[in-house]
Amino acid sequence: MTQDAKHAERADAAAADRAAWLTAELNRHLHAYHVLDAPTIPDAEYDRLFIELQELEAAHPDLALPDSPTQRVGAAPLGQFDAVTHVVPMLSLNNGFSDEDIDNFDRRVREGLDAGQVDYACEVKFDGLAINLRYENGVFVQAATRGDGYTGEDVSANIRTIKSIPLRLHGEALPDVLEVRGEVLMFKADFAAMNERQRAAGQKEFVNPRNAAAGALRQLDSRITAQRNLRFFAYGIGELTGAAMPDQHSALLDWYEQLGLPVAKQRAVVTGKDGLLDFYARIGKTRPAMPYEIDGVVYKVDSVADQRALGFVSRAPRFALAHKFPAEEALTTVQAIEVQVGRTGAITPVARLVPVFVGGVTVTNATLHNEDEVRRKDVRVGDTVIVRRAGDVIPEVLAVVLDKRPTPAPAAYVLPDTCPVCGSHVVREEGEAVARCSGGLTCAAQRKEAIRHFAGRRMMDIEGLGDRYIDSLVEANLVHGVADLYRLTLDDLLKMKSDADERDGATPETVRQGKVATKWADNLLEAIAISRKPPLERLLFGLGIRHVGESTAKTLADWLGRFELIRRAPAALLRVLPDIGGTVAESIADFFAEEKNQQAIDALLAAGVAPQGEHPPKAQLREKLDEVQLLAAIGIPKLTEPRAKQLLQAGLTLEQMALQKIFTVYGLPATVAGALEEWAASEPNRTMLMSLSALRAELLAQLPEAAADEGPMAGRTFVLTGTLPTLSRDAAGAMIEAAGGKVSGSVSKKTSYVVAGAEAGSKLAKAEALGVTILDEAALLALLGK
DNA sequence: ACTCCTCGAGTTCC
DNA sequence: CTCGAGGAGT
Repeated sequence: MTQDAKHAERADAAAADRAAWLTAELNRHLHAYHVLDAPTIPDAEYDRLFIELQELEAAHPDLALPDSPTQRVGAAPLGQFDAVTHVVPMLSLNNGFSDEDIDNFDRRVREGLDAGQVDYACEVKFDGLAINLRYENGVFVQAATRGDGYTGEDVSANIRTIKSIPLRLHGEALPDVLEVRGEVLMFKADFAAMNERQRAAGQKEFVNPRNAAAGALRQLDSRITAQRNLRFFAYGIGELTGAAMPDQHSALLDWYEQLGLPVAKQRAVVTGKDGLLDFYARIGKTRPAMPYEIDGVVYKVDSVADQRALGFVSRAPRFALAHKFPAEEALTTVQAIEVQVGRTGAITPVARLVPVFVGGVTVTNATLHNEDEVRRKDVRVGDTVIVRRAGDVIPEVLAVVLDKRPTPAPAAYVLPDTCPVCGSHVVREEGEAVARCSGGLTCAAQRKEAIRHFAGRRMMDIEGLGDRYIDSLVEANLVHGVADLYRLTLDDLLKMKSDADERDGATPETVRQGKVATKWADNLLEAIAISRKPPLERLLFGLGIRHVGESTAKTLADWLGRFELIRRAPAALLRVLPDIGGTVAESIADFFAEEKNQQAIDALLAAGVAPQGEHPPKAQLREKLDEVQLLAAIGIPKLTEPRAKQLLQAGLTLEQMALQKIFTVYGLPATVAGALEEWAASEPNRTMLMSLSALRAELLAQLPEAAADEGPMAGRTFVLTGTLPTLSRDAAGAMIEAAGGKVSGSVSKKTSYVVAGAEAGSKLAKAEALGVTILDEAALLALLGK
């Protein structure tokens, strides 16, 4: 090595040392300033060191450390945010409002743990945005929004600009992976200052700190985020590997502080219900003086082992509760009460209000839900009402201020008895809360809603087909039903758009820009063309069958596999599928039996709409096709399952039943036989029975042969009981079936395993009595090799 | 028969 | 987000 090279190497080594020292030093000051609130050096000195580091890194780009504070100034804009799947889902909390709610929470916790008194970790509930920070070996690698709890967006570049978030955790022996959960928010003072700047620059002001923080976090250009002064507080944990989980939640927060993470100071460990209420009262008093907005406090069972024991109900933990402050209320006046017509014809009264600022937004409309609700609250046009944002989102009319009712008093509100859109009668079924327009698809409002539903993101996902265009297409008589969408031409769309623009008083520019309109129409046609190949369940959901949402549509698609079969299935067959009972089954069968719907579906298929992912019926359908079950599922009066069994064992088949008129010979009591004869006297009933029998045979022929013999769990039977900590019943069942195992409802000698969660009942006791192996969720996952 | 839970439907504002 | 209704478990 030459002298020069040696010299250069020494210089590089010195530069590297200096960069490392500067990084550590600057991070120390950042932490002292932003987390501990105790500045250690003057700002000017900080800036000097910062610039030195910046210059050093500019000269030697390879020296930049992953936790260098120069990473925080923001990076060039992103095209979009990447999706991030949360390893541990980010769940929401149950809410409590009254002392009674808190009492119930504490009682349930004590009952669940079989304990006399429970210690709780209490903290404030920030009004911000939940974020997951991922650290690998102590280095910040990724930040993601909550999203729907299972999948969020990667906002790492924006989060990096938050100075109170350490890019490297403090201390030794750091976990391999640590996911810190917490809240990103904006201080009230920073919000006010920012709006001041926005105003001065003639730009849009934000309505509240939460929206401002959300806006800053969603910036594709993180250099803008860097100017917004966001803050972060840690309060929870996601994935953790390579380190032990602390025994208490309070200890976790202490650990976070040692790691250099910001944790809110207002926290305490209290005992029992009285401790919770004390904490709530104390925080309520200091709330106005806090630098940030909070909307309540959060209680968590302090012991982590107890938290695990309590587990989860659906999407919320049983061991935690958010105790919300009362929602802000405001007074305003009812200008009018109008009604809306929904997709199912539901007539919903809506109060048009004099705009009022409440709970951080301006409210102009509030739903009155239904006739009974209006009557109960006695809301009348001209009334002064108290409004609030229920659950912080949906405006609600709390009550009428009767003292302020004008004189003479306006008339009590009466729901119209004809549909305001189509004039059909409004009917209200016995025992139902909603009134409905009887016009069905002849009602323009329902047609529009049906099309809007069909085109929606979770159904056929036709991008660019918004409300405005649906209105225009229906009003221009171009589209009467969903099938018409597939017959639209470029000319149709262009004509419709120019009419619509004219009607809406569009500016001359838009009218002149024929090219823009053509592009829009091309895109829409393209989107419609793409939607010709929807997954089967999406098509089913999109049809808008009453009681068939995302989940039921999936059940139908999974079990029966082919659209043709689903269309023809009688209610009795649908009824044997999981989560489908009499009402839902009838609703589906009635929909497909309706002449108009038949035509609409045929038109869709003729237009080239072809459901994707069709497959043979699910193998497990074989058991469901048991004749006894099917016969009982028809719901013939007095024909219970044992009686059905009796009939079939006596040698009667479904086909014979359709022809048979005398049932006394099968040894049934006279009343049952009589009811049967009466039922079988009806021609439609017999026809239904014939088609049920035929379809059953067809399905059996299509079933895959003995698929259950495959997979590691083949031949083993599982029973699920209680609530598992993270998996839903269905998810666990699906995993077992995917591995070739069978899930059954009741425990017997033949049961291989019982999977028990929290609050397991008699099944667990029976399993213990029979000596069946009992698994918890972790053991199940281990067994399945997950 | 009763209770708990999930799903569907409707709604507001940015 | 909330409500009601349907479904399933006890």
